[in-house]
Amino acid sequence: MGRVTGDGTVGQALEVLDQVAAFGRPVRFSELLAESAFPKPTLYRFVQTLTNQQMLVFDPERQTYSPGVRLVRLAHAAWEQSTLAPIARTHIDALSKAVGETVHLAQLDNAQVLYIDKRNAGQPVEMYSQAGKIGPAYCTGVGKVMLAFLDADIAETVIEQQSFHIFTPQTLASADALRAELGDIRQNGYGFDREEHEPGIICVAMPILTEKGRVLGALSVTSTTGRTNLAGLEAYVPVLRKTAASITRDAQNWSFPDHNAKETTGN
Amino acid sequence: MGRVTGDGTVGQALEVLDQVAAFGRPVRFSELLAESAFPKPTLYRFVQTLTNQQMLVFDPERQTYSPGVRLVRLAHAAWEQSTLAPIARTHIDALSKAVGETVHLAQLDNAQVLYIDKRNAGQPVEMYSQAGKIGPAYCTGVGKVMLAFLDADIAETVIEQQSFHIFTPQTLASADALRAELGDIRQNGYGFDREEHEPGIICVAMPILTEKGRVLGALSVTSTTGRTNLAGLEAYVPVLRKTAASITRDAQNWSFPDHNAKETTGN
DNA sequence: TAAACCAGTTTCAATATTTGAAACTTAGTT
DNA sequence: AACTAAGTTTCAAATATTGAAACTGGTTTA
Repeated sequence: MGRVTGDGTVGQALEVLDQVAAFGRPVRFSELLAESAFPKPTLYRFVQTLTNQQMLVFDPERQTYSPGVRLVRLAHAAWEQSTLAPIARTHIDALSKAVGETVHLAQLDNAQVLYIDKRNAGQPVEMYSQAGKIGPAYCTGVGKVMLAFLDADIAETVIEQQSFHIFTPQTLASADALRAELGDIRQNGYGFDREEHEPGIICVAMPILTEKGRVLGALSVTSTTGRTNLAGLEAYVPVLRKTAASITRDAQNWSFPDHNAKETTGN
Repeated sequence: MGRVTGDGTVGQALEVLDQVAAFGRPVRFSELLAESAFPKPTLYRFVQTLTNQQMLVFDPERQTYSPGVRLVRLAHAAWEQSTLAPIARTHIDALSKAVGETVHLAQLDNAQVLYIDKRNAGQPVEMYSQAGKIGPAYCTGVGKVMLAFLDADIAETVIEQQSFHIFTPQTLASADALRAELGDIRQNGYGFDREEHEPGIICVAMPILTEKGRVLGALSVTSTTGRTNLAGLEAYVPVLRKTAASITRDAQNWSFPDHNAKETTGN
């Protein structure tokens, strides 16, 4: 019974929910079935149950399922209570105003970067457009900076889970290349994205650590090669450092759950 | 049939998840137990399972549970696929720029208003990130405007679920007062919030309907009595109407799931 | 110091739920 | 009319869930 899922019926139902979400578009039952490990009636019942529970919505016209609105409601609570966002809010407002560029706040979720909040340069804030979005850890500024300050053994586990898909000519293509880069980042205390994920897009990133050095999240200032260059971004390092320190201070007596604990469960 | 929950083990686990989210703060096991209908070991296992699944996070220091990050990830998919937000995005950007005031986009979720998106115009952000936040239907501009254009029988069901809690001297305090107001809104095609929810806060709201007249959501422009008055807000009605019409047009061949269908399930 | 107390955790037989092969129902082809 | 594919239902067998009771470990009370 080598299954990784565990957690009985509930775990399996949530696996189905993830699968639907992963499609990124409304999906037919048969499409799910084709990819699913579950037999037809089992999958069918899970999908029914999740739909009843509003975790999925069914479009009767197109006969498709999508993630349901109940999730949006629940996520708001998660965002407010279990992420850095509420603490960091005022600080990244100030940072965004100071630098006049797009600012990101991210945390590590499993082996991926989860964008928690964002400020768009100039214009009014376009919330949730990025919040909740996930990205690769090995080729984004925030991702690498968080990896660099993780405990060595945990970092190694995460590194092994990276896909090393090559997005641009600059993308780090191997675990070794990444390990070398992480060493540099540890030395400097901050890192860059040198068009590794998208051509023309560059950023400086700064980790947010507790006083004991545990990784809480990361900040970044993003721009384009058209507007500036790495040296230009490096000029933001002092403000970034100050902002990260402020968030650390505010997070201090907030006692965060450890998203990257050594043991998954005591049990 | 009698049970509202239904849906076996999965439904029960999700009930627990909702309960944790409803607390709005990290919560102890014993606090949950006190409010829960489940016996101790049963609740205990649900909480364990949900934590393993990252639907909850456990803070070992404070021994508390909060909604987990996995929800934020899932919600992003829900927001992108099952709400008006992606379609409305560019239109509310434009609206926000045109009116220079805070703009809200909302949908109806059960008997509540679910804020889907928001633009904070001009000034320092007061109340941040409304996306995912819920509010009462009977005393908000967007809520009343959506109720007004619901099918009569569905509207009645929703009205019966309102709490009619009195927030301000202007709050509509009864179903009858609300029904009268909804009549007016149907006549005008739009509605106001006359400091019914918060003193000093007023808004104009416009429903977003399909061509057949089904309610998709609502838009509003919010301001304060210090800055303007109802007559001032009414001046935005033409832009609002135009924006709503644009969203309707774009939503046309998008074929939305009906969040307020007559039948809950065929079964 | 012992005794009572409380929050959280584990046990285990009784019980209810879930499981999935197979059969069935539509609806759309050929 | 026969064939096909997608979705739905059935039902006995297999399994997971249930919860009273008992246990742990820590804190307060007598």
